[in-house]
Amino acid sequence: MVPSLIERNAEICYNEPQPNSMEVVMSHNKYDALKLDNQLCFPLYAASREVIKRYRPYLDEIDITYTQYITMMVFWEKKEINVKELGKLLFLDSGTLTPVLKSLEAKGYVHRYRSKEDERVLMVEITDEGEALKEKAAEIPAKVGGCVALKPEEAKQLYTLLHKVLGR
Amino acid sequence: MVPSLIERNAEICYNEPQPNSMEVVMSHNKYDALKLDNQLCFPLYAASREVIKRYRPYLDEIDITYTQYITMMVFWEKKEINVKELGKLLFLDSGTLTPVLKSLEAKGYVHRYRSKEDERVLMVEITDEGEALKEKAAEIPAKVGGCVALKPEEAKQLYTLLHKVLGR
DNA sequence: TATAATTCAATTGAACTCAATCAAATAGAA
DNA sequence: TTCTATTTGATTGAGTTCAATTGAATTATA
Repeated sequence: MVPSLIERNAEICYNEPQPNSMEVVMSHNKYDALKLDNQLCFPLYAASREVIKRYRPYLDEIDITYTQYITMMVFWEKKEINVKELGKLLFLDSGTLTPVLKSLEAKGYVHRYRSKEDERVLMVEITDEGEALKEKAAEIPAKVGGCVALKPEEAKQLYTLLHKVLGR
Repeated sequence: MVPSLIERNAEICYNEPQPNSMEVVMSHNKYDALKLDNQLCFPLYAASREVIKRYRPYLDEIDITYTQYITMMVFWEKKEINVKELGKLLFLDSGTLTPVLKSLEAKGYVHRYRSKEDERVLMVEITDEGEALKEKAAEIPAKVGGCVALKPEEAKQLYTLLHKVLGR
């Protein structure tokens, strides 16, 4: 049984490639790295969608999507932020955020306006209705938490590793 | 400094909730679990998109998308599969796969046809052009691997945790 | 003060994602 | 056989997602 490429650092490795990694890879089938089971990105992608799917029934109850939910999370902490800064926090660009923010504005949860100091900057602030939504959303994390089969220390490990991938 | 909710198992926990988790949560602000920094799903979602983004320049060279790439991975291993089974492997449903497979067929990499035994079943098989593409794709995992800042043992940990989330 | 470079959000276009629904085919029960 | 339930993929509609482009506004520079 050949050790999987993941163990041998094929897809994900130091920014500085390991000295011997290439030889090791070469000693096996050159297509091993293309096997779905040896991917790290694929389970990342699949797990992300699976977990988001578990939010849907609860988010449906308050009639927002997952993207709208994490956007509101920012406003529940910050009250006011511009689109660029919001994009940095959420790793999303304006092409994604513009329709999300317009939708949240249509629902009455945020208010969009141009900055007086720099009219290129679009400011977004939470409304009273947006603040009120926080109350309804407060139970969601606990409800979703019960559906994911990770022990607390595993969850913490995963959290740390993901932040490392995100360069934090 | 209050320990983060992640450490206290707020969002992600055993399927059987921990006996004392609720009290612990109650002893802090009830909105803590709504902070972006205390989310596990969010960095999962963000990291997934960030890593897929790193594939794009290499996938652009062979003119396929990430979804098409992981779909081809299945065919490089299996030669032939029906849509339902393919969906199980990729955690994707027919609404996503139908256009992906049509696009791959238009590029000449797969061939779609109805099963003789059961005409409801759509079979998809790889073509010679599809097999040839494997050659060009073979270098991609190593190229992308150099861009992710994880040590080999961390990558292995992450791999294991993600498969646990996926219920594998 | 002009002019150029930069910054910022919006828009556009292509592709993905999934819930819900539909239609066709099959399997199973009466 | 006839009726019903199930299986299967396709379709539809709403909402992302992002690269690339556009246009407005600001800042830096000559």
